[in-house]
Amino acid sequence: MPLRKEVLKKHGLKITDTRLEVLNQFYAFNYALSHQDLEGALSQFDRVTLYRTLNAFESKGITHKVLDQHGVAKYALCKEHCTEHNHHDNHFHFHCMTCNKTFCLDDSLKQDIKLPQGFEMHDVRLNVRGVCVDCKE
Amino acid sequence: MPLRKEVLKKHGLKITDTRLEVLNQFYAFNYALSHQDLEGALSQFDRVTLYRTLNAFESKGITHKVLDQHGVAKYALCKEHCTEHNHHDNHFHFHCMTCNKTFCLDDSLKQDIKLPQGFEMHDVRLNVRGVCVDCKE
DNA sequence: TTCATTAATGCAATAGTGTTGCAATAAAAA
DNA sequence: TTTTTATTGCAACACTATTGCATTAATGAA
Repeated sequence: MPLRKEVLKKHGLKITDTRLEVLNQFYAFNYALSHQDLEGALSQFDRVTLYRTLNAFESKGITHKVLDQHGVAKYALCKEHCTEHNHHDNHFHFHCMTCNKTFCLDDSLKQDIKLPQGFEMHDVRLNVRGVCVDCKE
Repeated sequence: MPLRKEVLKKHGLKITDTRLEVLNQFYAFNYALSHQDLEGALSQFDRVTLYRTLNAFESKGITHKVLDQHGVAKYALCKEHCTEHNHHDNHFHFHCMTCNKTFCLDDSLKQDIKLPQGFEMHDVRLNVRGVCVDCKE
């Protein structure tokens, strides 16, 4: 559980109330948070500020973004040593079809992908849809 | 190149100008089409009608939907025998980071996915991002 | 072919997610 | 403490997508 201020400093962000509180949210949940999640929990901050905080965290390598099954952006803490110019979040994501939560999985891809002639791969995203343990009653 | 009217009949849809023209678009391109693509090509139809046509095609199993790298819905013809109650489009998709086109790949997943205890898998979606052959100049 | 039924269409309005511009404010450096 | 620079809040806007409803068109039966 790292000091919130240190996290911000390490990634070159100024220390502000918004950022500290948003960071707290990320440490408090084991699933990826959407803007809507944050807006609900932190109604004292403007919605635009929250969007900008999420963008700042992502571009500085504090969080990574994953689109859920409806195309909505969610963010989760990077586990590894991601920085502004080097994101490496190659793990899978799980989207619960019932509660709509998105979880990071530890698994990553071992299979080779065959592309058509001349196509160039940049990265691969694997998303599993299903029902999470809490929703499986 | 199946008869457009037969395709609609087979999937239990009434034959209308909109549907025939939209179907033509899908047969004319080798990449997935968005609502915006159709609106540009078929400006004689109302935008809501095009949305409803896309939804009808998807729910009847004529096309499948894939969200692109920005979360925007794109649709492509189902190659196999998809029906209203049985979609089986387990192939990968390729999203070009330059032209933003989405292509269906023939490849499908061979690897086992490890889920946390109690999680239940429904389906897996693998999306490759990169640069397509036309954009790689 | 015509009529009756049922579904599709067009238009207006609305919802949800996300961004931009700008003035006011706060954080960090000098 | 002052100066510099970045962040915040507000308003407005952009884009994707859906809903309600009256009108119109497609299909099946007479």
